Amino acid sequence: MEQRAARTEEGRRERRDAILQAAIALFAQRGFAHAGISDIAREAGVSHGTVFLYFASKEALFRAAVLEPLEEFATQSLAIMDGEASAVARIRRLVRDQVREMAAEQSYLEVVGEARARAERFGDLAAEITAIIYRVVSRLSELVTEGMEAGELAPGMPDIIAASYIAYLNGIGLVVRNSGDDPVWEHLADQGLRLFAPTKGDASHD
Amino acid sequence: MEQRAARTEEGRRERRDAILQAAIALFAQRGFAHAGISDIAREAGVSHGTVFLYFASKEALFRAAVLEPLEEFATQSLAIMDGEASAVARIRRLVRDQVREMAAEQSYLEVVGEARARAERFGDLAAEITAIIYRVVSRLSELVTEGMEAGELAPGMPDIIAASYIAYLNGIGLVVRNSGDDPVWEHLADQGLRLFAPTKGDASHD
Amino acid sequence: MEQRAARTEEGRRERRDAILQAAIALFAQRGFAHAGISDIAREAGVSHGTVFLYFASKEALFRAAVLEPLEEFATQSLAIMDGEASAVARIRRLVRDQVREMAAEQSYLEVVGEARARAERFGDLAAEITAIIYRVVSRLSELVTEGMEAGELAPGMPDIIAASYIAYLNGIGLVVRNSGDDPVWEHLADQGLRLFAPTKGDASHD
Amino acid sequence: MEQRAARTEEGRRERRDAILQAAIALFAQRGFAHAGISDIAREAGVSHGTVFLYFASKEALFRAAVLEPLEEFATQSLAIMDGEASAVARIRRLVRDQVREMAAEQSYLEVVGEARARAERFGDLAAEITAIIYRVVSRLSELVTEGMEAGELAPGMPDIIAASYIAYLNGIGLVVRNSGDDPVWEHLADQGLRLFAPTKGDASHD
DNA sequence: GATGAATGAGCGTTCATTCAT
DNA sequence: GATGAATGAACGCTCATTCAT
Repeated sequence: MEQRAARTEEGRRERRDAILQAAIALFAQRGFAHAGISDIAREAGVSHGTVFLYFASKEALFRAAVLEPLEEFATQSLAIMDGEASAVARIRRLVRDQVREMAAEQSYLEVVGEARARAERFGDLAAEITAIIYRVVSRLSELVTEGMEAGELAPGMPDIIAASYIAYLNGIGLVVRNSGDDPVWEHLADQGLRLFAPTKGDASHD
Repeated sequence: MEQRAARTEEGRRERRDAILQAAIALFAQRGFAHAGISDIAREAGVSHGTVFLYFASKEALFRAAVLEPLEEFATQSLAIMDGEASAVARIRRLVRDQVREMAAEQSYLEVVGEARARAERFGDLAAEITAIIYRVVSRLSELVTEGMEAGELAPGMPDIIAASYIAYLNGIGLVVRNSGDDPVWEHLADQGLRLFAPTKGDASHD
Repeated sequence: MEQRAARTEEGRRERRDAILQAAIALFAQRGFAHAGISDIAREAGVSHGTVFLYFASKEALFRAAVLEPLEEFATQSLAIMDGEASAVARIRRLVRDQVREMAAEQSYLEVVGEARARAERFGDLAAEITAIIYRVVSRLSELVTEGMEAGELAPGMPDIIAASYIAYLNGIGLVVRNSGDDPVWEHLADQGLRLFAPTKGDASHD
Repeated sequence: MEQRAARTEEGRRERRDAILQAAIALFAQRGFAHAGISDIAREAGVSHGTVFLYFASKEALFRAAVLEPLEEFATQSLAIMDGEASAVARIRRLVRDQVREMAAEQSYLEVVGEARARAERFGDLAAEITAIIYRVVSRLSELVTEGMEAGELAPGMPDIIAASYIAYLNGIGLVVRNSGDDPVWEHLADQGLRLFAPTKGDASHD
């Protein structure tokens, strides 16, 4: 019954985005299998037939829902790590930024989690996620090395440290569950920092 | 065509266990929705009808797959924390134990993850999981307080520390992905310990 | 592979009706449990999925298959009884009409029979049927009273007479079994009339 | 756990009977499809496996549940009709007997009804039932002829009259539904008699 | 002979996907 | 381009039947 929009290139993009956002929300809430294309369509304000005009299949939609935000997240993280401050300062910013993000976007995290976990089913997708994360971890590892060399971080194994931090980040969603506006995330960010063992104490809040 | 066994009480338990283990593996690998009862049955070496002899429904099977190991895990963790050593020594043991366990049982972790994430669908179950975990976190928080009072841990907020550790533990599965016999978990345990900020340095390996 | 039709309101009704007719035929022939949705769908010329587009569940389909014709039947019967002729003339018309109908729709009768018989399973439905029939029996009872007062019917107990007639009507299906075009039903109608004991003899065939 | 009984021939018969009675009750209550072998077994106090020691299949059990009482009923009816009283007196006794029986055994009637209705599924069985009933109807028809010749019944078509009576008998179950100890059945018997149009008025209650 | 654990065919229902409108 | 009616594969679950004990 609504047939405006999507006449222009921009209209198309808006519609595509609406579908993608609805998909992320529902995939997170109910998981891939239980999030119906019809539900997503309704949430996005289109008919379920329309979804297939924008995405070839449910799986393609899932892939887009996972990869597009992840790429943005990676880009942002890399930008922070490529900044100009001292290694430890950049790590601090990174941790704060990411922890806040994870605390806020628990649901998106779920979607990625599902994609990674079901490697058997979402084969390529899981590999692509791993590749993107690897780029971030890898850069983080360099930064840690840098920090150790500068004496800003206690000596240790950079790869392990980076990995442990990623593990921590991933678990954040589970402990902040619905805490709303509490600034718990700030304390959690401080805790995250401990994994890097900065030599000057925990004081952060730059 | 095979229908021996399970005439004895022990036979029953074995069969039930086989199904439960198969269920954990497949729920982890494919998620609740995509793990078919038939697949689970095949994996367990029984017919799909047999599964319903031991579990009333797929949901009941899922519930058992989640709760039974979790309860065992909680019991074990509480036992360690109620030990006689110093607070920090008990925390060390706990961390090593749990990290090793999580590294080994990545797939089980996935199952719990799904149950918690889809609270809308697995309502009661998610609440029960939270309750069990709460018992552990709560006790851990006390132990941390004790450690701080004894000067074995740097001062801080016990609840936050306990929560951050749980978050970390939860993410472990994602970073060890099938690494098999590597003793990476030992390094990860050391990292986990950092979240508690023990005052005497990282050396653990009791 | 066929998917025309039903774009219009009328198309919808036709399709719905085709399914309903197929359902009545098969429910009668095989009973609720053994009439598969797929069989009904095939008989109606649609895929089994389509059935669920028109009826929420097998039970809903059964309910509609029972109640819709029954309501029509009741309406028609009440119209005859509210006519202007003498009481006995109206009863005659009613009996002829209903006996003919029952002789023709034996299979529909089976469906109602099953619904009434399995009250434990089709609780509400059985009650609704009883209510509809009660409306008819009740009106018939009044009409019988009227006929007795006018001396057109031998004296007796109106309720019992009405009930006995309903019992008779219900059994019709069993004795005409597929006799096709025989005018047996006319003789059976005359027999039915005897239950009312009209004072002027059996001659009917108005 | 109970393994007594059935050691003797008599034990066998008792067990067989218990199963048969339970089967009739449940087939009537829930229909062939929904009456589970296990329910019947439980009701009869045996294990479901045992049912198959006495009846080759569910269908065989159903057949026995239908035919055995029916044969007894036919035998009894024929005995009444072969009695020594006048034709009309014998008809009166028959009607009273059968109406009382039907009012009491509504549930058994259901089972026969199902068997007859689903001729497609219970092919032979439906035919056998028809044959048994035919013997009764046929004899009744002779009796009616006899009554007419003796001037005890108004002239008419004996076959139609007999058939209409059977139809009536069959519907009885539906109108007495759970009325318990009311003597409604006596009035219904009087009504049934009207189908035969006895020349001396309705007074029955011999 | 009696039991009940095990089996697997069969069915109701959901939902991604197609395509006529 | 957008819609939603139609399709049919897939899956959870039930239950008659078998057979080792």
